Formats: sequence, structure tokens, C-alpha cells
Amino acid sequence: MKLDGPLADRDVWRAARCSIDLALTVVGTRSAMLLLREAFYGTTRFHDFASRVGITEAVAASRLKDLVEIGVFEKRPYREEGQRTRHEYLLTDKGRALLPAILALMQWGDAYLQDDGGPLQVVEDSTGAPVRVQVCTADGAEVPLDELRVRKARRPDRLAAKDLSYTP
Amino acid sequence: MKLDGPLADRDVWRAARCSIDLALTVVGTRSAMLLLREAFYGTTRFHDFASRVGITEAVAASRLKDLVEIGVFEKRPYREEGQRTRHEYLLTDKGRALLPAILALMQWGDAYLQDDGGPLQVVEDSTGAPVRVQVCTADGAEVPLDELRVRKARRPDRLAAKDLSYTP
DNA sequence: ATGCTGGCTATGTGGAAGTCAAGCCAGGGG
DNA sequence: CCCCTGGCTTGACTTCCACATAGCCAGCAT
Repeated sequence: MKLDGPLADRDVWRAARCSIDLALTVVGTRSAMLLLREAFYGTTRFHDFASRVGITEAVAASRLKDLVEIGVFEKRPYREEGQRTRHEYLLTDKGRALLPAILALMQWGDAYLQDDGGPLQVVEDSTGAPVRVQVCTADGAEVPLDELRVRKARRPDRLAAKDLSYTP
Repeated sequence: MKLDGPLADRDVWRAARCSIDLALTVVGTRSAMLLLREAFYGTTRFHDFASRVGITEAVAASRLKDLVEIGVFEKRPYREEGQRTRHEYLLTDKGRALLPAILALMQWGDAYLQDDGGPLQVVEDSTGAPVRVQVCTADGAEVPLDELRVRKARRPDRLAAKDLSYTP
């Protein structure tokens, strides 16, 4: 990865509170990640989350509450007929946007931590072709690591310097 | 995400020790993720890692040791002329393969946790075009969440049932 | 030889995340 | 009206990550 112009000298800037760090404060726990995995697999109910992830209900309750506050899940009352009112946890757009991050971890684990390539395969539904998470340009061409460059994002002038997490 | 055939009934299988979970035991800490970030930005030396990530040297030493053991980093002696022997930490292929996971988190943080889209931009070096991390097929077409299907990977028969992290 | 410097290593503390076990509460069904 | 059930909540404890401070050791410069 190349560093663009003013970023090239690593001695003069720090990636304080970068997006990766921020993201980790939100989904950086095992329980949060695995709750998301279950949500992608279609789980919506409290008890199912706890038992399928393999965490206690205490942890599930607390983590789900966090994730609802943050806007990754939405908590909605519902009722099946003849049943009392229940609540279900649904992924929001913000939550669904985490799919590449989760799948990227799974893909890496499959490739490097399991000696058999991993137990599950994710494929395109209609064709059955395997899918991959990759870094690519708008036209879908994969970009290798050494072809990447990091640069400072241009910001509207009204943003004060203190609003930038990366200081020059 | 659709669940394929035998996986459809979530009451009868558990994603025990799935690849995501495994990956998290390895890179699931803030310090590990941020050390990787720095490595992608080009950092190779001990002190630089500690100070740029903003962690103590004690934590840096312990985390780097873990990551070397796991094979994400390689520790190599080197010397600049007239200097004593030093060690540098270089990403291995296994480490470089984590790029999509790290960038996916960054991309999500930029989009949903920063009100200005985040401080840094990753672009293709030669064209300057922004890059994205996405789930796609071999030909580079993005596959949306509802077009994905999860299925059990086919395994050689010689693998005992206990070797499968996902039990039917 | 002495000391500086980079790279750890040791010790002690705090806080977050996890565990198990128990208890609370609201809403139907009996 | 009472009880059961799902969905939390609380408490007591453990483990792990991170912090701060301090000290050790191997070279190389002097």
C-alpha cells in the first residue's frame, strides 16, 4: 500500500480514532460478530440468538441492546397468530453493510485456519458459483495490495481540523 | 441469505467453531487489528508499531509475538549499514490475505460511523479511482445479500465427522 | 569498560467481556 | 386468577486486554 503525498512521512501523522478503530468499538467483540453471523443466517429471536451463538442470555441481552442502540439491529414487536406479542431483531441497512467484513473474516479463516477449507461455502443462489470478498474498483476488477494508495479525503472547508481523525 | 437443503432447519445444527469464530481468536483484539492496519500502511519496526497504534510496548510485544506464532507476521533480522542488527516484522501471505477484512471494517466505519465519510480514502494507485470491498463472483459482479446461499462444503470421505466444525 | 538505545520482559492495576445461577415481569392460556 | 413462558435483569466471579512503570539485555559508539 502506498501512502499519498502528505501521508508519506509516517513520523508526522497518527491514525487516531480511524474508522477501523471506531468500527471495532462497535463490533469488536466475539459476541457482536457472532450475533451478526446468526442474523445473516436468518435468526431473529432472542433465545435463538443466545443458543445458536453459544453465549449466555445475559450477554446476548446486553450485546443486542448495544447493537440496537448503535443502529445495527432494529427491535420490532410482532405476533404469530394465537401467540402473545414477541420481539424480533432485524438487521438494518447499517447492519447489512457489515456483510463484507464478516464474510471476509470467514473467507480468511476458511483459507488459513481450517485444514479442509472450512465447513460452509457461500455461493450465488441462482448459479451456485462461489463468491469471494475482494477489494475492487467500480467495474469489478480486483485490485492487489501493491496497487493501492491511501490518500487524505478532501473535505469541505467548513469542517474544522479537530473533526479530522487523522492529523497531518 | 438462504440456507441450503440440510442447513435450512436451524434447530438441528450449530455453527460451532466456525471460521469467523476461529479468525476472531487470532485477530479479534483491537491491538491485533490495528497492528495489521499499520503493517498495511508500511510499518515494519517494533517501536513504530507501538507508537503509531497507540499501545504500550508491552502489549505490542505480546501481540506481535502471537501474530508471528500464528504466521500473520514474519520476524526478520536486518541491519542498516553502520547500525546494529535489528528485527523487522513483515506481513506474510497469510497476513496480507486479511486486507479485505480490515478494509471492509474501514469502509463500514467511514460510511456509518463518521459523519464526513472518514479521513482517508483508498484508491487504485494508477488511476486514482476509489476502491471498494465487496462480495462478488469470479467475474467481478457484486452479489447482493439476498442472492447469497450458504451450503455445506463437500468433503472427502476420509474426513471424520468430528473434523467438521458444523454438525448436521 | 561504560553507557546509550532498541527491543523486549516483569509486575501490578483497572475495566470490559465472559461465565453460571437466580430472580423478575408482562401477557396470554388454563 | 394463577401459572407458565419468553425475555430480560441482577449478582458474584473469572479471564483477558490494556495500561503504567520499571528493569533487563545485546550490541555498538566512545
